[in-house]
Amino acid sequence: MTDTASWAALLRVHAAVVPALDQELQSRCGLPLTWYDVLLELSSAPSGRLTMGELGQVAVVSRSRVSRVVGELEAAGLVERVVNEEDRRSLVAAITPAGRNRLRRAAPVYLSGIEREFTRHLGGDKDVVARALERVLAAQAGSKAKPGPG
Amino acid sequence: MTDTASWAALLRVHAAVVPALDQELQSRCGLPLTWYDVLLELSSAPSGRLTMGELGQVAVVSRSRVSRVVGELEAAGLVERVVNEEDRRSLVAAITPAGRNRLRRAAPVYLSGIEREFTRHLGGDKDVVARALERVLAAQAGSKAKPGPG
DNA sequence: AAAGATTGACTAGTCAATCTTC
DNA sequence: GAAGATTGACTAGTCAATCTTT
Repeated sequence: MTDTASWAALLRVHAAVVPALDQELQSRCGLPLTWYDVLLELSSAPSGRLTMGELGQVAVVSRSRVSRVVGELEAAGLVERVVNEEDRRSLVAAITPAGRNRLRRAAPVYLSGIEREFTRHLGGDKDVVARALERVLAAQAGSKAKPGPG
Repeated sequence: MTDTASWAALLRVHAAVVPALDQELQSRCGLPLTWYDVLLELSSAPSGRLTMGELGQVAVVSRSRVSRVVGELEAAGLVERVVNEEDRRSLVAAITPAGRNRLRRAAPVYLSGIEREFTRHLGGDKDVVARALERVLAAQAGSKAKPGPG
């Protein structure tokens, strides 16, 4: 087991599984993974709304991509975008009932895809893997917030 | 720990770490991650040469992308592309001395980046994570090779 | 003048059509 | 006619310039 085996495996798993799930979601639910990502974050936010900036923080899709994706979702009637009355510089994206519906229909497809293509094969190591990867994220977040003495 | 925590964490780690390593490699060595990927596979092949198809199999970068990347590498003098005498339909890409040199200079930068951004945080779970992710890959490869009875 | 957000222009990556060899 | 590979046309994603509000 070399030093980079875990990293190489992560890259390959991502390259193999993401396109598979994306295609399945798209063909069976008419929903690309980026839409799912954004709708899920909105639906799990209290009252189903977040500013574009907040959405960029929590979603996997990058901040720079969020404007485009929300634009697409708005055109599809799954999200509404309104000015934030607390700070009129910013906009809040709010999931619509149609958006919640679409997400609800897509969820089982995505979840079972994740299980079939990924989680199932982790077996008893699932939680160890999750916690280990979350430590990587915590370190990233920390180094961004405060690039202090390394 | 939900059922999808490990998957969500993998997506986020990828989204955070890949751009960081790519930028570092590019700014310090003038080498995008895709170039590194291809050069590494060629350099570790016996005699430093693979057909384009083989390269598409082993590299992380997709088969459809390989032609473009090898074209760029050839223009930069890091790879040569010659017809395969055993089967004149196919081309073999061969890493040049300049390519090996560039890879040799980039390797420590990439390896230390992986350690700093990723492996370090896995701690004692490093090998468990590697083996778990490799099981996912093995399953993928299997289901592609023979999509038989599930 | 700084923060939030969008948009036009650019780069990376994919897909289908094509070309050559088997 | 199928396999290996490239390429033009398209889609996804990024970056810098811009606009509005604070």
